Amino acid sequence: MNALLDNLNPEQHAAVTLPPEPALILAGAGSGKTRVLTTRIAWLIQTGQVAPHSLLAVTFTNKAAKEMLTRLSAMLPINTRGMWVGTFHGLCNRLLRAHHRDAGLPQTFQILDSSDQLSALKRMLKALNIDDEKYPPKQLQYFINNAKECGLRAKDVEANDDFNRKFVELYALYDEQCQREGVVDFPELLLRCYELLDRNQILREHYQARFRHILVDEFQDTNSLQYAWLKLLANYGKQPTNALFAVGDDDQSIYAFRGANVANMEKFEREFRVRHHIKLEQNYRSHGHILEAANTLIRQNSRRLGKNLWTASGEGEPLRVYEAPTDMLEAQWLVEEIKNLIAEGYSREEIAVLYRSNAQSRVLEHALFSAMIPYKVYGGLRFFERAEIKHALAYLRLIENKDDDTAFLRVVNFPTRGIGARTLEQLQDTARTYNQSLYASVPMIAGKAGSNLTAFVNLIEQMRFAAQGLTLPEVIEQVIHQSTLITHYQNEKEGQDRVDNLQELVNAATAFISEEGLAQDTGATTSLVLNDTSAESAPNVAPSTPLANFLAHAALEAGDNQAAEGTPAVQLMTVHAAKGLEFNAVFLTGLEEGLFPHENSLVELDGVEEERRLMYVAITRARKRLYMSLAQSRMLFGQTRYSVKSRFLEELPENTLKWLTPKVQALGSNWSYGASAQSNFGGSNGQYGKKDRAWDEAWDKQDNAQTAAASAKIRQKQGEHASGFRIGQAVFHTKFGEGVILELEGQGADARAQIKFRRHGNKWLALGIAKLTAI
DNA sequence: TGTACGCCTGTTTTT
DNA sequence: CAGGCGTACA
Repeated sequence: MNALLDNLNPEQHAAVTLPPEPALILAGAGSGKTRVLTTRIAWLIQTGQVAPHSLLAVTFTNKAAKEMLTRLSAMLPINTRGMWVGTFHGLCNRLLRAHHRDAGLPQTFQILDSSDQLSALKRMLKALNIDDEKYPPKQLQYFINNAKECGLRAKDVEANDDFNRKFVELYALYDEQCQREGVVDFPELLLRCYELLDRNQILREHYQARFRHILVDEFQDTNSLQYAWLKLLANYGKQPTNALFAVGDDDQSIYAFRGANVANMEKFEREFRVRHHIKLEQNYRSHGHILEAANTLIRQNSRRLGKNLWTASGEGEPLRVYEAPTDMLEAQWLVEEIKNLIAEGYSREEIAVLYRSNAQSRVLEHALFSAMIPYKVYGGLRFFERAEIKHALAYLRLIENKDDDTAFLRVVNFPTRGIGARTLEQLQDTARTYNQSLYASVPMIAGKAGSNLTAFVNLIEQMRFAAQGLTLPEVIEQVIHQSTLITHYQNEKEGQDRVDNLQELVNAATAFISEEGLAQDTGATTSLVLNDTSAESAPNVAPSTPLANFLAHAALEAGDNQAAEGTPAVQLMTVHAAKGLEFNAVFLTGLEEGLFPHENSLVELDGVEEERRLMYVAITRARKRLYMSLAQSRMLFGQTRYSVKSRFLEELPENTLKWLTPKVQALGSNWSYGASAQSNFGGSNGQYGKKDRAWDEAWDKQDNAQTAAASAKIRQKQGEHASGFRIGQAVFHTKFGEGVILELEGQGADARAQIKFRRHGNKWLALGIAKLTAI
């Protein structure tokens, strides 16, 4: 028999060997989802049903794509390089590069990441003299991306009021600006690629004929545009339909807030008339109690596709629950337990500390630091997002594409070369008048300002010239020196890290070149489209340069959040970041109402259900041991907040839990030991910085007086305002939509409310004037 | 051109 | 409380 299929359970086996027809695999947490996906690919190839380049596999993250390729090459003796395995964005980029002319893009189009996009929008609003208080750039960005993710161009968006009409108008102008500059934002990669295939029959039919098998990971996370894209490639509606093999778990859909649409699973079943449904319900990860708790919890959600995980391993240990009086004591308890775990033989990297929001990590870090337990926090700035790296990349982008105004503005005066705000204003005016890029407008500026600008342009030209015949790492080396970026940071007090990072960029380029197997020469002559052109039988395939590929790589894969480090460390991260990972021991902290479920979710449509799925994801990360904890009071935004335990704790079956503290009712009757909530983390070892001491002091201030005051405030806030509204109430406004009342003040005609609107931010509105309805 | 101060905000995040 | 951002000023 086929060795690939050894050791698969019956459902996994069935999924792997399904006939080439649409299929939906409902894969529970820890049920071997990635294994099924990769084994199916290997099986399809090995049995000769599909050639490696005729198969498309899509994931959401680069990490998942890499994992798939690694496993694949371990299963099959094939070169995975030419395979179409990647993220939606990565694959779309590849198609757009190959067919840039048909897509209406310059060969050298650059990719804007979210922050580049935001600065492009700010720049546009400024140029148009638009009040960014009235039309906040962030909101505009959200509006545009949202529209694009629904597959809508500006002309397709319906606007019912002046505000939205303005946004639509700005959306159109923004797209024009991007086109002029030869740049493409993230959602544009997808939309542009969709439109390319939709409009170009020859290309569409070529790729439809080619990708007989399309496999999608984390299908529950797809948005509308991604679904439409898949539908197009699967040749939906015609015969024959390509085999779309979708793997997902509706219970792990935790990204609705960024446009993911779980309904795509049902839509897929319906529209593709899916006949093959397979549920992977055997969990190979967690012990029985952990799984039982997760199952019981998720059963509270309505509208599930329905699935119940089971395990062949025993019940295991109960879930330990701890209720601490304060967040500091919660952290301290956690440290003690971690010490015990380590003493029991758990290694540090097998212990994860999870929390709902990043702000919670501070107090935990502080406690771990004091106890000298090595830890690593995930999240935060990533390599390619660092300012110095973005500066270096901006020079490279200008070498590649002179019209990239975002890159131009980023470095035209960095390091400073006497080009001030008024010069740039003048330049931007000229550019607008002649409808051309800033770079192209430089020769039209006269005087001293003009000569400074010319010097900058000459520098770029010189770099471009020198780049010919150099390898990519050599080009970068040249750029960071000639631009004087290196010298600039060397002269800065705290600049050494940045200098190191710039050097690291050169290394990253070297690694990139060898990984991709790209030609060593940056010349735009014969180098390859990512990997093999030989298999690219598509019409009009354009070549691409290593520099272009590297820049795309930098934008599409921002790199690790934190540099790798030697010592094994306890892992700290948000629950979102933990998705897809597993640990022997997991601490799930901050299980308080308002924090988890997050208070903002309470007023969102299906918000609590998404939070519950998040809790489900959190629980199912644990293999052997799960701790859950909460704090009755917590320092948040410089204020002490008091909360009751999370409803999710109440939803877990009592028989799976072991309370380490007496089960109490929290706030009020039991608040007697708050006074003893003193910090004993004081800066004893002298290693703390200013910040640490400030925290200590802040914490030490907690006392009964504050407790009483805060409790009173909570009671007052919960009371009803004379207007009939109350804090925390969900309201609807005809113009701003849904929101929540944050503050209420004044009486009668002066009564005002501060409302946090979902789409329009915080606003103070006069209750006598604004038409607010309670919802 | 750089710094200082004051205001505001404060979930989750990949590409 | 604290970091980010934007304006005002030297």
